[in-house]
Amino acid sequence: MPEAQQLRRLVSERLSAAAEEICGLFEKAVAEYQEEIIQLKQRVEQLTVLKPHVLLLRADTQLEVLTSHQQSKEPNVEQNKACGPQQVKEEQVDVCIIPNLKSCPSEDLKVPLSESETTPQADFQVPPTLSTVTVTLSNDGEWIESSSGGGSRCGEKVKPDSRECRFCSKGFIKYCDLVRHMDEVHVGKKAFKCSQCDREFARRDHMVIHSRIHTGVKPYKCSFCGKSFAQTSNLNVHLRVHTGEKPYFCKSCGKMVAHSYHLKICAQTSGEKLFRCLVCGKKFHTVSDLKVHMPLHNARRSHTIHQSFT
DNA sequence: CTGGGGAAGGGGCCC
DNA sequence: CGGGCCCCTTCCCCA
Repeated sequence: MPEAQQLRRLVSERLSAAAEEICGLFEKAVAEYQEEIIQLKQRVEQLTVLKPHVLLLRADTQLEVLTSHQQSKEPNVEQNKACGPQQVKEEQVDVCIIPNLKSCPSEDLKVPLSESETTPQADFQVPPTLSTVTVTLSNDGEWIESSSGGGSRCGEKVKPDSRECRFCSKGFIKYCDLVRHMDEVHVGKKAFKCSQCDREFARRDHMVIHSRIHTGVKPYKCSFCGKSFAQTSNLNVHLRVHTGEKPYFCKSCGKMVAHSYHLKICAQTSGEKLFRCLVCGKKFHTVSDLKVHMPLHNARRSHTIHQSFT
């Protein structure tokens, strides 16, 4: 079977060439990352030596940042490189959020400092003194830095660990005590509220991620195409575009897909139609299909149509 | 229908 | 043990 042998040899050569290319790219990437790590370590070392204490203020809201606490756990090396040696990843800052909006009437967005929110003058590497550095976000969206001896919120010094319930104003020493209090006393209510859109969250870290909608911060950058993402998981899914990975197998159609949700949609479309229009009785595989259909009954849609399970 | 991105929420793990 | 971060899942939307 000369043809088969030739084909085998051809496939082997192609695979070897592809593997060689991938390994080369991988080694190059590793070398770049190692170089970045060395630079980041130097920055962290500088920051650790200085131990500056930074207080962030937006309007009358105070965020506290202990830059000495910053560690190099950066998902986006390139971004920080572009920002200069003083910049650190958004979530690395140790931010104290007071979820009680009663005590802070302005309800300004409380988000960690990020590169897009800092002025070039907000230099945390070399603070004026080792005392408190105050950064205020003005009404026009600019961070203003000052180096007063102590920060203040609404005219008073706030303890970094203080937590207060949004609903009953009860104070707590620790964040977890507040969260537990919300679970036990205000069941169904959430401790953290986005001041930009009033959306509520049970977890602070979820609110931080949510706040990126308003700030436009996207700390996670694709190393292939440079596209940025607000969530690491979304970046991970995006990477499948470049790697060609399709980790989900659909039993219904026998195809591999990159998105788990498509698995469900595919199963729905190949299965029973579960969504029925109550006006005309027509059935659809997905709620999306039903939504597309609904404008047909536009005149009476507002009170006569709704999806239902059959 | 498929591919892809945005966003929310939960769980696990590490410091 | 608490808090933060990472990862995964899920849902929605759009091209």
